[in-house]
Amino acid sequence: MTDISKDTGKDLGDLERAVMQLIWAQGPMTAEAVREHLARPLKESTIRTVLRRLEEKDFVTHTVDNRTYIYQAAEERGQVAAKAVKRIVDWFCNGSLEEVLVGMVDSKMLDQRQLQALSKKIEKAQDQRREQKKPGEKK
Amino acid sequence: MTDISKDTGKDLGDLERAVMQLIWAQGPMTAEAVREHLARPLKESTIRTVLRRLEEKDFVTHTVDNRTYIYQAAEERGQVAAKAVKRIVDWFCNGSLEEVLVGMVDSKMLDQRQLQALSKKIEKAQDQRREQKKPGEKK
DNA sequence: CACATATGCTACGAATCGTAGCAGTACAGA
DNA sequence: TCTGTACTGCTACGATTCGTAGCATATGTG
Repeated sequence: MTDISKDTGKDLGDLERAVMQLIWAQGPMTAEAVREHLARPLKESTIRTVLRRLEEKDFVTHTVDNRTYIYQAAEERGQVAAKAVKRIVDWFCNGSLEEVLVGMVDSKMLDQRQLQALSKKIEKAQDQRREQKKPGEKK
Repeated sequence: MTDISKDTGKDLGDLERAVMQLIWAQGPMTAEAVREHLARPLKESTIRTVLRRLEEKDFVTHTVDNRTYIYQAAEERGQVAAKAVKRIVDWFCNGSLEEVLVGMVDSKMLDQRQLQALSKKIEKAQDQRREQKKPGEKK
């Protein structure tokens, strides 16, 4: 069961998520660098285990630089979040993102003002993508 | 850690989610009814345990009808999904729903057409809420 | 060759979840 | 009143995930 999670990404624990945030924020980094930037004092081996698991889950990849692993995010933060959101939307609302957004308004997580700004930005993003798609006449 | 989850809702397992889908679809139901509607053949006690856990997690509530528990969803599906989505958005994107939506477009989970329809529906939902808010002159 | 550095492998305890057994309680009928 | 039947409450157990970490191993350097 839950084969869907195979496609849309697995869940992350708190530490795993914290590490991902770091990598997304700082860019490629070594295990040591991750450890130094984390709030909690953790052993190297702990960090390594987490990084290895993150790699197994395809959240990061690594390159080797002079015997040292350098980890980097496999996907951008927005993409990962998007996948996670899609999974939720699929599971709970049969893929109706609209239902979710309306739900957010209903439960006051999002107010009309924000929604309006959002839909405008969406359109703008849309336009950008359109230009990007057919750079035929512009510029 | 993860105190945020206290606010934004816990995760559900596959069975738990399946049961919630059922209840959302069918309305209030007894444990027996849930069992009959599920695909897998499960023991009554299994269903009961799941329902009890769902109640602990505040996903359902129950009323007693002539010695029989009747379970019903504590929140609408859209609301629950919205909370789950908000949690993701907060965790990964510092609350920027926009970043997530753009990510969905980028990773082609959502295309321009859908996005456009979505923003229109959002506006419509907005209007509906506005009427609902100030039912001053309408009707 | 020994040391320092960095990695690979293994483990363990807590929490969650699917799954279920079993005991207790209360109404219905003999 | 006694007993069966229908429900519920409590407890448990194995698998999986995750945080946390120890320990063995390999390799470049002096």
